[in-house]
Amino acid sequence: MTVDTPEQMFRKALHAHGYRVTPDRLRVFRHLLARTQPVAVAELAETLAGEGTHPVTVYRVIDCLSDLGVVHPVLLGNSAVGFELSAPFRDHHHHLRCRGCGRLFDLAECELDPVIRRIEEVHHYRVEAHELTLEGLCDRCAQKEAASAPSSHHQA
Amino acid sequence: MTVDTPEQMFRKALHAHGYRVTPDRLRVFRHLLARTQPVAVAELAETLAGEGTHPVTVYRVIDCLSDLGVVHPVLLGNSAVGFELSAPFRDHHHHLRCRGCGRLFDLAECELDPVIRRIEEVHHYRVEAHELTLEGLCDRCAQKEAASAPSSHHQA
DNA sequence: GTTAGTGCAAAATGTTTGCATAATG
DNA sequence: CATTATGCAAACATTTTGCACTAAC
Repeated sequence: MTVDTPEQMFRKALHAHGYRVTPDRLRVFRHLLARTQPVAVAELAETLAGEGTHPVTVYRVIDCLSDLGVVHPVLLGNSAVGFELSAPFRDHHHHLRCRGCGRLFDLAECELDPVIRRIEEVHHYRVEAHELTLEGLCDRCAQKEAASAPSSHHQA
Repeated sequence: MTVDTPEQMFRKALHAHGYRVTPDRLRVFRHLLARTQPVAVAELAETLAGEGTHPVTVYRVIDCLSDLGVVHPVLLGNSAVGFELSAPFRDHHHHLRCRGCGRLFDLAECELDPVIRRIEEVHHYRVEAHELTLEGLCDRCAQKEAASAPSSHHQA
């Protein structure tokens, strides 16, 4: 057997939950697949309006994808929320939000499994997903700040 | 010297940033201090309206507190955002959101420092704060689900 | 053919802004 | 007393809803 493409997996996920495969849902999915950054729904609605998807439909499709677990919410800079694809549609990753330039960086590595397994044991929780967001300075902004300020303090 | 009370620290933080100490700001701060869970601004506005703080003022006060770093945003269940006090007004902690009952649990322990230090080294980032949210089942809901479903799969 | 999804218009909700008044430092 | 914060009203943006129509299965 060959591996399913993301879109095939998406179609199966829709079927599995009794949702129908529609052009609008595919369009939203493909758009998210092509994006590297999380999108606010309002922005997504505005963008896709140009491609023929009604804004109201975008809201409904995002609800659908949330229900499927195909997307998950992420805190954007201004305490707004955006959405991005979840695993396995998108590699599991975390974020660093830079206080300097405001950009959101992806962190590919994730070494939280031992930490999470410990939490599960201590609390008898079952952890199915997790999200880590770091706030601080990206490499470039950290350099700038180091150049202007002589000494700096650390706190994580 | 004695240790400042949270409110004294808050007053100093206001001063330090050129903000004035006002009854409304104190009221919002005290309310947050008394709460155990993050609040959506709209809910906070509604609640404090009963205590004489105008809703519009609540929005402005939250902006102020965000600017000070006294509060930070947290993703609530329905992909809405809430705010809660940051350290040192509130002990550093993380959250587990339960898929079963929808409640948000605090996780007192945090063993992320080594993980974060590694990320800082690899990327040359400077990490100043971090937030971890787990999604899964609380102990009670995990038991219920274990009772109804024979075998279960794990994924973090 | 049955049921679910979409478009539209409109309502409900949430948030921001401009300006006059009140209060802080 | 100079400046910032608040209240109010209104603008603005965002999200939800009801219903007729269309499309998926």
